[in-house]
Amino acid sequence: MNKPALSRESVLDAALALADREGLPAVTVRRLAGEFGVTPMAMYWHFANKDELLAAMGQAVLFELEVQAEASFSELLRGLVTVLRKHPAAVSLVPTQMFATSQGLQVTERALALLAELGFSVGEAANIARTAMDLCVMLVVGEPGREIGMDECEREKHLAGKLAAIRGLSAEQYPHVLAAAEPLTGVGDAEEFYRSSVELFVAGVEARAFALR
Amino acid sequence: MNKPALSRESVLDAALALADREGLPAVTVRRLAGEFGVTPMAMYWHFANKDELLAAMGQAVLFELEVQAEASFSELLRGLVTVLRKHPAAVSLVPTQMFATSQGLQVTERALALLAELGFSVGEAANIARTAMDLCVMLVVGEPGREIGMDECEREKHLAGKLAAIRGLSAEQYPHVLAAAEPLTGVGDAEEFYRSSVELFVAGVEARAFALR
DNA sequence: ACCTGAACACCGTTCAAGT
DNA sequence: ACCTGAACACCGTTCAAGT
Repeated sequence: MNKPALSRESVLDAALALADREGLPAVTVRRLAGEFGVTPMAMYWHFANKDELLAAMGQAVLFELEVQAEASFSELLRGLVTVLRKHPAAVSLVPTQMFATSQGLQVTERALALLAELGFSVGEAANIARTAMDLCVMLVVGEPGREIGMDECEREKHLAGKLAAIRGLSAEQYPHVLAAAEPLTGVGDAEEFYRSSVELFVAGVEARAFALR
Repeated sequence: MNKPALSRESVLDAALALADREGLPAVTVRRLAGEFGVTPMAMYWHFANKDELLAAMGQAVLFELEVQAEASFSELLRGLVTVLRKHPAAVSLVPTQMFATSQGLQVTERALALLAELGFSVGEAANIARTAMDLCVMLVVGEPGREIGMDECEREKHLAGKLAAIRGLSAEQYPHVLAAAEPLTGVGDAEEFYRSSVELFVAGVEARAFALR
């Protein structure tokens, strides 16, 4: 439990780590101050207020993103997903910071360029690019069976409860839901889940582009 | 400002209305109690705690959903979107309540049935159905230019600021972003945005199903 | 069955003051 | 430049008590 010096960067690191450990609601001005052995008000030298802290956390997540100039659409999205998955609890802070960070602007730029090549209008391309990036966020935030802020044991109980609830359903009314109980409550292979979800979206984009001709 | 009697239902209505007016963070046990001219602790008779209140709000949103037995995949998603848009501020509470409500189970059941008909395995269908429903949530939550909890004037300023920020970007580095400044910051026609986003996803599902043969 | 009162341990934030 | 201290207006929640 070594305490690095208080600075914008060290606070941001601590905030992301805390979020990943105990969930975003655990990220509190007072709590962070406590971790640094410092008064809550010390934070207000480094951040105007908590909103600025949260915004900076969203930007910090995006900071690790590397956008290849020649990346394909699915490479772009997979790269984004990979970065987002490193800080699952902070991912919900990312969408608002997309245009506030050079990495976010770079993915957007590349995505728009690819969509223009495919023949989409500026407006269509903008909508698709936005939706694509929000999709990545959503996949990570909503990854089945990855509710954060609980330890392994607690999570298992929670998951077992959800499974049991579905198992108790009427087989006449919800046959498919019952048959899909496990894959609905927990994701089997996370890599496969992300890969195929991204591919599905890209397939839609390509099908739509083809229909434009 | 008439005060209906305090009850689970009336509290829920007030909570949804308050969320839509001022945003989800404004929904507070004490604030709601105040609206009913009652002590904060009175709430704890009707709800075990705030989490239960929020869960019930998510279910209440889903409550208005009507699932046609013969609905197509895109009809299903459009129906969901339509219901979600009625309470934009509470939409983020919906995903966890999908299997806790008969309406949520019905959309899921119908979606899984359609996906099975298209030839997807149980696991694939489950992933796609989940993603589809999360997509609907995400479209509403992330609708460009619809930041909630601010009045018309405030929203306009906020939007103008975002536009100005993009306009200040380097034209060499981000030509496509600059060209798409308006459609990226605000959605032109909301109906068109939702319709085409859903169609895009469905196109992906169909393209993928076709590839399975 | 339904609500109140007092109390507790938390929040974010301001403002003046210290070094 | 960077942090503290005291204070304010908020949170959710418990627990015993009232009607």
